[in-house]
Amino acid sequence: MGKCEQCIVREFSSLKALNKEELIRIADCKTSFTIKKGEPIFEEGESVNGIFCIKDGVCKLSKLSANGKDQIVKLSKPGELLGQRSLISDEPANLSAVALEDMEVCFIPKNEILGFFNNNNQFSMNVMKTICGDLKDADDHMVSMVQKSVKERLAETLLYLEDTFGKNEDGTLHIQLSREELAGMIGTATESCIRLLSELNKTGWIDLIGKKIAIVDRNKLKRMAE
Amino acid sequence: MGKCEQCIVREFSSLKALNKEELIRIADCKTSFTIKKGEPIFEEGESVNGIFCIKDGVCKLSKLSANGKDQIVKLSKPGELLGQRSLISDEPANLSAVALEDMEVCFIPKNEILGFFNNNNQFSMNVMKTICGDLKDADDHMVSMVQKSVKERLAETLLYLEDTFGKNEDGTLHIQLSREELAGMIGTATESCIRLLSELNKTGWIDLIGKKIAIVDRNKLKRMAE
DNA sequence: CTTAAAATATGATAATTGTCATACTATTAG
DNA sequence: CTAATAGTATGACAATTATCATATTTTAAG
Repeated sequence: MGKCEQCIVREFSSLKALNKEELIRIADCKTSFTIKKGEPIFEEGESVNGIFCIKDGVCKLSKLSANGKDQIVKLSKPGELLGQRSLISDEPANLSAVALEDMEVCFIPKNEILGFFNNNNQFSMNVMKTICGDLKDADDHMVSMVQKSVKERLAETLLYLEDTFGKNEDGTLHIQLSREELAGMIGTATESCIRLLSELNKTGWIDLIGKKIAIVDRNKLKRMAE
Repeated sequence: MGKCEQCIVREFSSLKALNKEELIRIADCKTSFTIKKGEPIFEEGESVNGIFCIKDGVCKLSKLSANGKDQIVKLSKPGELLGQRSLISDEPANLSAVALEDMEVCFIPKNEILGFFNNNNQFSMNVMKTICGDLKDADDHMVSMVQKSVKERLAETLLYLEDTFGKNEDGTLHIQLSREELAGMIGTATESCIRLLSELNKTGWIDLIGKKIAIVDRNKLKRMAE
């Protein structure tokens, strides 16, 4: 079992407020997991009973809509915590978390975290700020999704993916999403997503290299996303 | 200046965790406002420097989208607090708050609230839970907005309005929204909203009495909203 | 290596929704 | 009371997007 003191990703999350003693305590009670690409960390409706800290890999947080489509609400990357909202609200998970690549995550039980809430004010404040940030993002995201066309949302999403997860040497997006998942992010039918991608490919603003996508003309995409 | 101790709406917000002494303190530093229908409480981008407690009346929280349309994100009613997120994130308001009817609100300055965060754990926890609830609602709302058709969103919204704000003796929705505002809630063009309303009127599922709307067949609407 | 299954791609078509024009109605200012 | 203005309503049309059908390509399984 690794020591949390030496874990770098901790520095990027609310956990950075924990002191040496507290870190030793969670190192002692945490459990580490390896999650294979495509596997769930937890599912919508499940009781989580703790929080997950992402050590490596990216996952999607999604929700099944009434018509059976999987809407991706957010992507989470190393350093981020999962399950904070459920823990505070004392409710089952509202979203499913599924690995988009092989992942390493640590699980810290609920009781331990609740202890920190009571004793470490800075930690509470960090968690609050994170959730407030998520709320702002969610509101902003909602307005974009509702008011923009599918084409604008696609452009916006491609730029977001490059900015957030970077690109490979060949210029393709580092994060690997299927066309169906990309459609799930922008909230459209898979066929529509594919169609718009080939359109962007023809105009030369992006490059389709097999299943991979490379952004060629950032500025054109930016203007398109408005 | 009214005494917060005797204010009933306080019981419905995070402020219910405050003790007698704390209530006297905010009664002393709070300011009360009357806001006329159509007037803003604060605007997107403005620094708020405190929180507003809604004593009476309903307001809309909205955000201007890139294409210049006003997307309504949430409606708030008596007992709810406004500006909590901005205060915690220490950021300007992300949304505009505009009165939908004549309102009475109290303003409590930032410093006072920050003091409670440090000294009253239950209060902090209440605020956190409220924000977590808002985050869940925002995620759920986003999925509905993206995955449902305009017609489904309209049905859903009408039911929400009746459930949340009640109806008058003649059966019309108590809350008064213009067609443009209703369109802003469901994220569509005003004309589309009007067209669907008259369609529902013709099928007899709702009644249009002047500008007012009455739900006639809840079940049909419910099935429509899916 | 071969076959089955899944993912990607494209066409045809229908349904949904937005936009612009215009008419009607209610509200407000003078 | 009357005119002006804002809000509501409807038609015509265009643009967007979903759906279904069907290739084509890639991946996985035997």
